[in-house]
Amino acid sequence: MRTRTRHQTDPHQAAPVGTRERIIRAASSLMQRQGYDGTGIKQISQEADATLGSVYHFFPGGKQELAVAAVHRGDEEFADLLREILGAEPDPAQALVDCARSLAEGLRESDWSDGCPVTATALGTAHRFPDIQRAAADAFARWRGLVREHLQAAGMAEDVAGDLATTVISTLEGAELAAQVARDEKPLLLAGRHLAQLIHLHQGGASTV
Amino acid sequence: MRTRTRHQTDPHQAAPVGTRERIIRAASSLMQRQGYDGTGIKQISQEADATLGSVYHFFPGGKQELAVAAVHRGDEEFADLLREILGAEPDPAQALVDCARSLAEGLRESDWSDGCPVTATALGTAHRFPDIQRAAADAFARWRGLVREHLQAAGMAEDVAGDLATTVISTLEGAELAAQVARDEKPLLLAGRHLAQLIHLHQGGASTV
DNA sequence: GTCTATAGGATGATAGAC
DNA sequence: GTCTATCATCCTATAGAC
Repeated sequence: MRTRTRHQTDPHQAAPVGTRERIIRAASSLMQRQGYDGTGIKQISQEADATLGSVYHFFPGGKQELAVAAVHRGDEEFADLLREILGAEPDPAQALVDCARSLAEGLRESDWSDGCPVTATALGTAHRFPDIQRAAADAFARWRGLVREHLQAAGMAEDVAGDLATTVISTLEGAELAAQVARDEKPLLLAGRHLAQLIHLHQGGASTV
Repeated sequence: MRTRTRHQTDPHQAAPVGTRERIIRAASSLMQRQGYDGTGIKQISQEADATLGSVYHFFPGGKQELAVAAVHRGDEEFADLLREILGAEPDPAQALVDCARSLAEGLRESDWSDGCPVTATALGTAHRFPDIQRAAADAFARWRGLVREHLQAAGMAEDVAGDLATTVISTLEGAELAAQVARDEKPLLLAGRHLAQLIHLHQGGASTV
């Protein structure tokens, strides 16, 4: 067994964070705002308080490998947010309203600059770097799975829930994009409300239009 | 009055196209696939069969001004597509199904590389270059307006139609993104179907679930 | 593991002849 | 309007000392 001084993959920032972790966080954060090509490795190393040598020590694959790690991190972060919100609200319709509101808050608090980390990194690189495309596809699939499970838990059939979950992720993603571009949270709030109506419709309940 | 030899802004490529027009097309096409930072001016000039001097002659503002022109072009192109599809199908629900299918075809035919031109160019640059952000916001607003008008023409109240149109654009945008990342047209086809259901719900008609 | 220095190439933009 | 040459800067990645 190692000495394990740190590196225990603490859930959120406990005192000292390993260099590798800091690099991943910096890469994910910067690529979320500036995209893959808009983010330099030098900038990442500075933001992470690491030297260029350390970056290439932990990520010999260079920028491409860093981007894959950043996408994975974004994947996990949004999955955690989804689990937290869905876990707190058994009614899937209301849970999606909460989810949209949460995304809107994050956007507004960052002055409309922190959108979906996966999208920003994968857009424009997907067809050049298959690894990044695959990581992004995995992220979308995982999020879809979380939503599908929640819909099934509320009594929906698997195939219907799966189809709806796909559209839920698409709509949240697109609404976050629209909100970011318009610098206005309205698209996200409307998306939450309309998704809730769509869920109600498929639950066979009375609609709340 | 000028001699107007060409430059009549021909709807689609009629024989000789002006240099300025070729540059805009190249910029729009390349940034659609590679984003703003992933596209070089030299690459644009080569794709446009123009010299670097010509590019800076027509666009003294450099890359930023080129990006604004590219976003405007993408705006117009998608607006034309929307007008064409909505004009051919009076039923808004069916029109949206057609629209989603059309987007899916474009994606598949380009091997999942030609997504939304506006999104790819604006994402990651919006908070750095206000001009680009504004052009992208204008595009989204225009598309939303076209959908809203079509919903109103089908008898829907203005405020309801406006809210729905916002979500329609968000969902189409997000589904195109999801389809691109997954290299699968399913997210778009499901989005079309679900949007149609949402429209039906707000028309008070019997749902076709 | 960390650091500095640097190679080798691409970038946005400009100058000035034609 | 078009072209070529070039500047100054930035980039990814590597080498090698510590």
